[in-house]
Amino acid sequence: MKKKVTLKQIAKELDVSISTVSKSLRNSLEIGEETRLKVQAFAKFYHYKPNNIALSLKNRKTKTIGIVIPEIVHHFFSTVINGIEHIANENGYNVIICLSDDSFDKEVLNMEILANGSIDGFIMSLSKETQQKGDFHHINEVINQGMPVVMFDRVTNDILCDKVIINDELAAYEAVQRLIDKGRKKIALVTTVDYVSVGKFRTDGYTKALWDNGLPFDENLIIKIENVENCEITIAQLLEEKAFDAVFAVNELFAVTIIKMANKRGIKVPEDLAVIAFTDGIISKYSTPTITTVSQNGIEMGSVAAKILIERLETEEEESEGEETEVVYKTVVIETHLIERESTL
Amino acid sequence: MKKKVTLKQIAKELDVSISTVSKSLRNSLEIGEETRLKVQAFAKFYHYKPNNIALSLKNRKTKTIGIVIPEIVHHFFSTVINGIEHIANENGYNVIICLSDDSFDKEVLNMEILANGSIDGFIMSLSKETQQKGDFHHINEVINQGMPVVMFDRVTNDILCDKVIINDELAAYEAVQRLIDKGRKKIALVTTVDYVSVGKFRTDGYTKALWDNGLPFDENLIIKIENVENCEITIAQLLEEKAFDAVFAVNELFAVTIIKMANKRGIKVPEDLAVIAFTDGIISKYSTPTITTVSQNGIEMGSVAAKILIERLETEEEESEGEETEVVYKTVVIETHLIERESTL
DNA sequence: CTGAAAGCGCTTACAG
DNA sequence: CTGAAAGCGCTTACAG
Repeated sequence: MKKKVTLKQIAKELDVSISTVSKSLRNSLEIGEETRLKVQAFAKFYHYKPNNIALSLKNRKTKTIGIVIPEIVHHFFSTVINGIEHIANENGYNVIICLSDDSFDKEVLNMEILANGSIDGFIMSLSKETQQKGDFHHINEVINQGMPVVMFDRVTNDILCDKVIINDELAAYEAVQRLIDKGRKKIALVTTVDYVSVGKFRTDGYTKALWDNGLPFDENLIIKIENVENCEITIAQLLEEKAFDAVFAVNELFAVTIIKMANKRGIKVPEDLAVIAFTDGIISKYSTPTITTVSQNGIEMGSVAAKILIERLETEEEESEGEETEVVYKTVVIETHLIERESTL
Repeated sequence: MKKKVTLKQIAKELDVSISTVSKSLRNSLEIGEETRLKVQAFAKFYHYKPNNIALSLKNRKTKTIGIVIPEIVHHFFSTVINGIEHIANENGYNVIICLSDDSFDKEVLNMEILANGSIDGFIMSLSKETQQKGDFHHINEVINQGMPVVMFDRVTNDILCDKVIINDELAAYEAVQRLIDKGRKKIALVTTVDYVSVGKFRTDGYTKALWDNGLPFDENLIIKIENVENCEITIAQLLEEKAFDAVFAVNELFAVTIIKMANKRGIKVPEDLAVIAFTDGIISKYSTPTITTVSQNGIEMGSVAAKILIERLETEEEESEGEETEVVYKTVVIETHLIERESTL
């Protein structure tokens, strides 16, 4: 049970000053070779490692990135974290993760805590509740303090900062277009409630595709689901009452549920009903039939977000803090593409 | 762009000493009411929040937990993190997550970095490579420094510390017993290579169940898969050559692959082939047919691990550091149970 | 009732 | 070549 050794202890043992120890370990030429080597040998022997917290305080930077996301048990967010984590590590950063559980209050609280010195910058995706409320003061506060924020996926125009997104509308448009190209005429949409920004954009893409192809827009073919748990009833209604030959679902959970329920009713996928889902997760690959999806490259989104943030953190220090240069934020749009599987063959 | 305000600045503005400001904000009765209120009002107005890093340095504790796991894009690990995160937050702790990518070197590196003051204790699950090498010096080092470690799921007997596990052998035994109870006689096992501890225990349970029921042990019915990517060939061989009426898979990815491949060959699940998988993940719920699984309550494992760690951290401070009381570690076994679905009906 | 001092563990500009 | 001092932002035992 030997506690970690400190500079002070080494200095005492070796009967030199703390400064000398510090400089020796940083290989400063200021220190005579003999002392330097002696200190280094001693430090090595005792496994000396500088205390990160002390360094953080001294340097005014923590070399850690704060991630605030709605959920972690969600394939898409896991992949994003994966992407962030790898780029972060490569650059000597650690990541500290907080979950908002899609709650506004938790999001605010988490960000306040992390902003008090624990991290150098944020990568975040808005909670549902935050999007619904449209209250982003906590994010602005953080930014005003001079802490960079990169938002991904669920972003908002009300905040000026770097963003990494996909073109949800376009991706949805292309998915629906694909269904149309395959001869489908009556395409249903299974989406979320409107305040989730990405849900809304995807709905827009759907509508636009129908319009551009001169297909009638039938409100009855659109269902908006609040939470996944009780989506079955709504979907059952759709299947019972409405005649349609294709469905575009804004996530794979909706899609797989539809497929399973359709199968039970003797509706064959893809013959009677073609299905395309948003989010290329794990379910689509293993469902029967496998599901055609819009890939939403989470790893890529995470990597890009991390790169942007780190870039900002590292250039920030070079700029003299005096001149308030106008910051130019960028929005990177990650490419999506359709992964064709059995549900649309 | 108003940077965060510090005690020093407040002191200067109000023309009092830093000590006075600090005490006022902590509501110390030492300070006269007038000054106290004045300071508090001022601090509130400027949104003063103490700097976490400074507090960490001062208190010699960071109130953050380090999590080191093999992977994050993996439903089981996500749920564990979820469990940890919630308990941590409830108790005022943050979590910092590092991925080992199943690499020994990354695991060692991550732990070394975190151990240098960034966290108060570890929750971890061993990487495959670490288990294979059997080299745990990095974990012992951390423990010797006086930093508590709680291991979960992939643990080792070679390290003395708190552990949260399931009884892999028993759970596997019960799963196989269930298959036998349903009249299955020739049960195949699809497992991982032996050095993954949980894989080994599950294999042991399988063997024992056969033995106890007087069923012949047929080595040809056991396949060990190194990595998921190329499991199809091995599984194909099994399906082609061997006659069997049930299969126990040590994870749901293996199980769903088998089901899909069996279907293609006209083998009906569950009629011709009953399937039970370990790990109750997302795939099992949405596969067709849905898969009977051994639930492995990740949230619960995470919660318990976090509670144990926090308990240790909080009692630690009470004990005077002088007396080296013998530490008694505990191993908590989380209950598992079978979730019956369509693959064994 | 208020403040100067020491200290958490480190770095670095400045003296000597 | 070596070390005392100041400082990162905070707390607290001790003087006054």
